[in-house]
Amino acid sequence: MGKQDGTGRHVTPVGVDDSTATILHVDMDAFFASVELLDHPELVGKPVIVGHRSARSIVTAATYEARKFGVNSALPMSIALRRCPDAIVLEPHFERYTHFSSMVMTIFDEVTPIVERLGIDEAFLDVAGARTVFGSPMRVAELIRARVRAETGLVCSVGAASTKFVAKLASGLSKPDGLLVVPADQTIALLHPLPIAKLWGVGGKTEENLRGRGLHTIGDVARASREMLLKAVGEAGADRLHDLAWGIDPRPVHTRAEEKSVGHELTFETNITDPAIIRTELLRMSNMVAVRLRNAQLVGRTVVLKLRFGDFTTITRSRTIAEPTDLGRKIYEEVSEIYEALGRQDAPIRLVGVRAEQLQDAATAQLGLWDESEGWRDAEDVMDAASARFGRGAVKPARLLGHSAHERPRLGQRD
DNA sequence: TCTGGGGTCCTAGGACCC
DNA sequence: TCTGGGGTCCTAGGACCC
Repeated sequence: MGKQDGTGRHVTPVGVDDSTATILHVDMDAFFASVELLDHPELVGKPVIVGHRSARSIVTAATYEARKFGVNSALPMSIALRRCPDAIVLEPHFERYTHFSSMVMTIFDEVTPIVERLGIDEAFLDVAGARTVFGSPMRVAELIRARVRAETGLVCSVGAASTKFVAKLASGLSKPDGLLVVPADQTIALLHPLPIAKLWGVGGKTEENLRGRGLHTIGDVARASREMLLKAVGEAGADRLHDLAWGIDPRPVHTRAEEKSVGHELTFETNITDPAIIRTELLRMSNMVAVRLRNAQLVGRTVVLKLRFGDFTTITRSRTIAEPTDLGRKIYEEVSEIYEALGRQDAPIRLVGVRAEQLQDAATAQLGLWDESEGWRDAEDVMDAASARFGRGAVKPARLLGHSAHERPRLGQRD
């Protein structure tokens, strides 16, 4: 386990047994800000903030020099500039970040086929099978760090452990530019003294809640009664927190998660009271959602309208439709009807959003092969649907249904 | 100090069915 | 003729994560 070095971060002592630490968590350091510095080398070593300079914007990323002033991601820009008036503010360039993200993800893919992306700048890697080719987990981690630095000019930190949660924790503790290996038998000793906020899923509200019940460290959570945790965070949360506090995290590294919803939202520069502007924005977003659905060959069955009013209260209203859709016109029809039915056209609106949920594979939904409640339809129904669409006799059952169960469209594989 | 935009997961209540 | 229990679906809101 880690000892602290001169800067307070944890480092891996030489000779640690890394044989059980086969899950790596790789996290780019100050990713967006670091990419910007590649394009502005003269700013290296200065407090740099990435984000828009507008009134309601927030900090997207900050260099470590800016973080010394208490400037972190998601901080309102107005506060950030008050805390660090000399900060240099750069506009974000998401295409650049996507480009560098692909480069580092490719490096990961070349080390192991079992890579789980988490957003744009993080990934879990299962490197148990990489041993014979690349060596022990620590060797693999060092290789990745060297390659990322050499091929992109960016710096990352790596945590290695026997579970995802501890690996992610370890990468965070080792930042910046660090590597921390946590052998399975040292997990509890690392975990229990740490504050509860380090537990995955404990944010500001839950932290307050647990502290109010006298729980301050992960060890406190580990020793807490189930009844107390149940009251504090509900059934699912109680089990999860208790397990995590004992280093138990059975989630495997899985390569690809299916998208469950797609949406867009926009915060206006100033609150809007003109319903015509709201409708225009709803139409634009409906189309954006529809384009993404079509590109992914998905259709949505539930349409959600989101509004945030001037006082920051936020509501969502949803409607499930009979025919799943990928059409902007249809999505707009639904959200605008919901909007009109609300009867709050006079209220100042800060944010509008449109989302499609209950996504299904477009091809199967179109033929009606799959039904959420019925499951896969039988052959007769399938033939009826196919005949209606392609003409009688045009489609043979064997071709329509695919070759075997595992080749069925992906919705059938959900569990 | 005043809160982005992309998401996921969980809870809880009511409708409805058996 | 007064009411059980399980299961699923739908909706709304909230917490959390990157």
